[in-house]
Amino acid sequence: MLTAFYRVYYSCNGNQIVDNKRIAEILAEIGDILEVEGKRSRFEVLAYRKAAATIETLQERAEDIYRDKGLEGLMELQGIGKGIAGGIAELIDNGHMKKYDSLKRSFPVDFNSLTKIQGLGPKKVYRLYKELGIRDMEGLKKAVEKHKIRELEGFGEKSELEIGKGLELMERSGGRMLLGRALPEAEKIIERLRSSGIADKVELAGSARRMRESVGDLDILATSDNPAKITGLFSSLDEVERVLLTGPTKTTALLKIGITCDLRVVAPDSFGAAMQYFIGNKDHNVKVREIAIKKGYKLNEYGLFGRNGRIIAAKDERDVYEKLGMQYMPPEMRENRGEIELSLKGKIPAIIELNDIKGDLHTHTNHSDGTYGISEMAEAARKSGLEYIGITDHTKNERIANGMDDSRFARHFDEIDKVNEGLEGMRILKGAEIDILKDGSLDLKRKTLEMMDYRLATVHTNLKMSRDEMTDRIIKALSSGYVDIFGHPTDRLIGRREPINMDLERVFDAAQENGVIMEIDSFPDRLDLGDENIIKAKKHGLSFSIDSDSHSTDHFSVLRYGVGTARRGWLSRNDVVNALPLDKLVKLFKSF
DNA sequence: GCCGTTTTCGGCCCGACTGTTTTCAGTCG
Repeated sequence: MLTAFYRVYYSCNGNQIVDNKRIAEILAEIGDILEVEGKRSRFEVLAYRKAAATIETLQERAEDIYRDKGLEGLMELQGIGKGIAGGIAELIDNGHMKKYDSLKRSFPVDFNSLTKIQGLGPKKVYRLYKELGIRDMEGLKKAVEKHKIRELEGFGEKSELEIGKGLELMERSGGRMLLGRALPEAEKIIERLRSSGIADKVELAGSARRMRESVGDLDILATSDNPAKITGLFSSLDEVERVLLTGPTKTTALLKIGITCDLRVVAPDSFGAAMQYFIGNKDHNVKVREIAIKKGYKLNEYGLFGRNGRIIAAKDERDVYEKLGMQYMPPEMRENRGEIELSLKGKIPAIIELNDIKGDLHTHTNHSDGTYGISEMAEAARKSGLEYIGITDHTKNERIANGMDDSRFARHFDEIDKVNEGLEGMRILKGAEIDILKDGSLDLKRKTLEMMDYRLATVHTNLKMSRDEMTDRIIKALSSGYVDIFGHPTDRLIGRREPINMDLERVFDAAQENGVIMEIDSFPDRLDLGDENIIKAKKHGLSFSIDSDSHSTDHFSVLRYGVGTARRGWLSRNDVVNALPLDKLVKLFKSF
């Protein structure tokens, strides 16, 4: 029975692989069990949860870190010290962690799934287990259907109904939602609230404001002297399925798209403090509040207060940070990844903005799997404010995407030349999204590669190779002298496909040696490279290209997600090649 | 259990809302 608690995979070379998700689940579950046991300090519980959160958002595999740098490597991670690092190592080495096994023997309950349900935390889950024997979602569902839960002391009929609805929602959405789906919905709601004229200010907050690739909920902040009115309007919006809870300052609604949305209303005088409070992630906020305490202040969503309760700053967010001796920083940076230390020193970098993007180096036409022709794509790009695009249709290995062979590419380039002749205020570059084949060779002849202005290479097939084979395959391609940009480098699909297994450090080194630019693919389910890997790649001295991977004329709008991700990776305009004007950009490409 | 421009020991953020309560624990962000 016990082994069933682990999802242990075996890679091609026979080594065990425990993925980050499972490690995070185990750490979180240890936290939950320690909490209900009540024998340890609540800070130990917090420590496990914090470590779980770190592993869950990690873009590199913990196993790779451990294999490359040992325990020390794990201990460099936020909130992971000797003890937890040892536990993770145990898990990777043996597929088991003694501490977890023994806790789980006493509490054979699926805390991870059950606590995901709105309103159920570890303590209630424990009581459901203790009194009704509920161990998992299936058991909970049955108990709800048989109305067992309302009989429990402290639960009641309303709790049972809420749990039932929570179960339903979990089955429908499964938790997080891509930013690319959630953000436009949030913007619609914000627009409605703003145009009503009831609110003073309405702003997006939370993880969507920080442009996280996926979000668990949406947070909207409004200032108004009449909270009831704005809350009422929010509750009645078409986008709202039903209101989950509502009070004088906070209302939570389930949206029809299957995600919850919080509306917080504060007085106009508290706007800045509330923005500070609701935008940063948890760790960022905890640290900022600790800085406040050290200065003898108290910081909450209503303001920064002195010892006597006197207001020091509240209306203006910048002012709140500055009164704490900190430099203001953009929302995308507020993740406690070192920005607080930089801020205290006044060294927050100027990061890239959407307006800085001058062109797009990854687009498709109907010559392969795009929907529109060359001139239509160019025109759409011009309308989006771009000055140039590179067209990068697929190569023949991508049969399913109507990939082109060498002779088709020759005709394709002729056509681009013709379209270019008639264009004003827009220039089309000749490129291709070239498959890196299984053996690391490129899917076109040299002659064809040399006809292009630049070359973007990607991995699409044979994704399940061993780490070493995959790393060698990619390095061979990047070192060929024919790759200018490495497209969607990890080939992950957020929530659907894991990143390919490769040694990113070695790949980054090879890219640096061969002058290969890293792509940030802006498509909402890719965002590849992701924020953490961008930070790493930048440390290797690499440059980036933020591309749309457009397959249609309306896809240029996704560039905002790529730019958001780049901002989360602290990139400046100088790090991004397509922030350059065309004449400077083309000098970076290989010439033959 | 983690962490360190006040510390290797002694700290560890803060408030809102709900249900089932008679003053609060649990949950959430």
